[in-house]
Amino acid sequence: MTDFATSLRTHLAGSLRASHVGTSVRLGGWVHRSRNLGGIVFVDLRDRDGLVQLSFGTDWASAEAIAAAAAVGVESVVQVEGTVVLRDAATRNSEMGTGEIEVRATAIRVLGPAVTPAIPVARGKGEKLPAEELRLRHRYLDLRRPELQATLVLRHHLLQETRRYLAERGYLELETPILTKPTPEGARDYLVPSRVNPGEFYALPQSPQIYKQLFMTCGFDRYFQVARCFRDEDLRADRQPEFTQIDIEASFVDQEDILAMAEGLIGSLWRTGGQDAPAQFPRMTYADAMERYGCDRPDVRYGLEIADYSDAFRPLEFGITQAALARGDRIRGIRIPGGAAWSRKQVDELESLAKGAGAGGLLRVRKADGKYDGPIAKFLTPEAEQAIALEEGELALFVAAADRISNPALDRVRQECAARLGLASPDERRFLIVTDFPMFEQDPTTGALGAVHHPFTSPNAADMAAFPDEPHRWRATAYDVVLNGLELGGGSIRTHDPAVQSRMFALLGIGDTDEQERRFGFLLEGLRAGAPPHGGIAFGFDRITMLLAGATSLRDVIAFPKTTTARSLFEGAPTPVPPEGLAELHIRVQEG
RNA sequence: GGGGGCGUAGCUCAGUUUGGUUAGAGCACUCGACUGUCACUCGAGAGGUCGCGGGUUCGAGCCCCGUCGCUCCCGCCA
Repeated sequence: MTDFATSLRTHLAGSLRASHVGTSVRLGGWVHRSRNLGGIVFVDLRDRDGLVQLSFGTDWASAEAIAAAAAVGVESVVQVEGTVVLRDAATRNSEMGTGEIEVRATAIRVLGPAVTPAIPVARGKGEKLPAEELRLRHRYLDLRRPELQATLVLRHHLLQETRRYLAERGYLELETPILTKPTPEGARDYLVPSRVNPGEFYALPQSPQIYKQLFMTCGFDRYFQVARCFRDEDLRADRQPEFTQIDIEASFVDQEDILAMAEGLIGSLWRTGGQDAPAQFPRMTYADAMERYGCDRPDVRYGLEIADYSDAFRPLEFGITQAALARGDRIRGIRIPGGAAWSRKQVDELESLAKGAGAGGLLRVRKADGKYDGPIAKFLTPEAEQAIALEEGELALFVAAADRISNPALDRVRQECAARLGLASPDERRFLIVTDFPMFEQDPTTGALGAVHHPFTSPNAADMAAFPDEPHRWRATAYDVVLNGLELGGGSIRTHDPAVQSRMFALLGIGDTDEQERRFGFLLEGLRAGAPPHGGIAFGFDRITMLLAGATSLRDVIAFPKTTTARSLFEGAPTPVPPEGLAELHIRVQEG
């Protein structure tokens, strides 16, 4: 147990217990709240460990000390001397960790007087938090709240566990540059001008991807880093412009080696956060996930799986489905137990969600009182009813479209239905590993290929051999770790053959070898110099912390976060710089 | 880039529906009373550019237009 005693104090205030009764203590901390009853003054003293009640009574404290205690303002920093005493049974406070005792204070010294706080640190029961804008503006006060302190302490423990787990397994914590090379693909880069190289710019890293692969070519074999990453894209509640990844790479591995390590790491982090996790996570292929859930990171806490009803519709004289089937599309849908009771309006709301996701509409039929009912019921033959096979009280919703359309639409509808029916238990944790992502995605209009994961991912060797001229059919050796429909992290086995890597660049539209060398030469050179097979994974550390802290915003697990316009309200960044500063960097700001 | 929500005292919010005298409450703050409270209690007081700008009107916190900030979502982003 750490001893927090220093020259100025003997104990942490929040750590005092009945076992300290009789001890003379000197404490330092913040005035959380005080109660002045006239002849006796109570002060709740706060530090990182919690609260303790100080009492200033005439029987043990001087009139000066009592007056000083009565006068000190909340959030002031004080140093206090006194004795730990057991409280009378009637005055114990079971809501405080220190509630069995109090400190009979004999002296108080104000070390850091505080102006009246702009936002309250101590809140009454049921009192709401101040507006987030004010919490960010006055972050020096907001971070004093025990809830945020507990979150940052948890973040610390998760970081330490990450380091312990990986270091114990031979992973070396290696650092990579913050000033790096701009990368035109992927997210927008944050650029940093170079003073000594006029007109040239560094970029802040979107991830240390290439550097960690170079570590592998150098033989460092197992690497990890708690890496700060930067992406200049629009923000969300779960997206900050700078964020932290647990970045991992290893050599002489295949997918299973990485996934076994990832399962172990995630499990130990969840246990650190006070929650259990299974030793192994179920696997699901990307194709299976898309077919059954319409989504590459399905929430498998509930069913409502998508099924293919094309065969049931094929014989029907029903224009919409006939047209879809004639185009080669499918009729896919989900069945919702209890959904037959939903009103027309409620189902219309589902349809508008589906339309928002790109579908033309939802075909609906339900079974109530033993009969099929709804707009398309009259087209259903007895054979079709038998094929669809609804149970009493079920509602079925279909999308007649290409999978590219029906997947996102049915995913959205499925999630909303689960929310309505309360199917996703907040206490349940269903980890999942999704494998066999496609290597490329094809732009529906131009037909151009883009990397689903990133250009350094190794294609599935069997697919390359089987369809050498059909790269859009290749799967990648890429995988994601998913929890309850949220992506925790993802990775891949990389291409370590420079010729294959060069071909991948060409397939992605960078066919010119000079351009390849200019943009990715430092990777290709490393691969040509003798590279081992390697692969890795990266986890979103902020999101993991958010989940384990029970927070709903990344801003609550980052000490000094940015707003949705990428501003820091506390320190006030970004900010204009004087013309001299710009001139030195050879930069001119354009108006408008 | 687009759409929604919010903006009234230091903080949390009423008041805006249907424009009308001097804009209210709780907490915090200041002063006073109180010897066992723990959201102490009680009394008194101070505290307002109703985000900002413009417009309509005899009159605007309230209606209209614009704008700024925060936030949620789409696009974007692995």
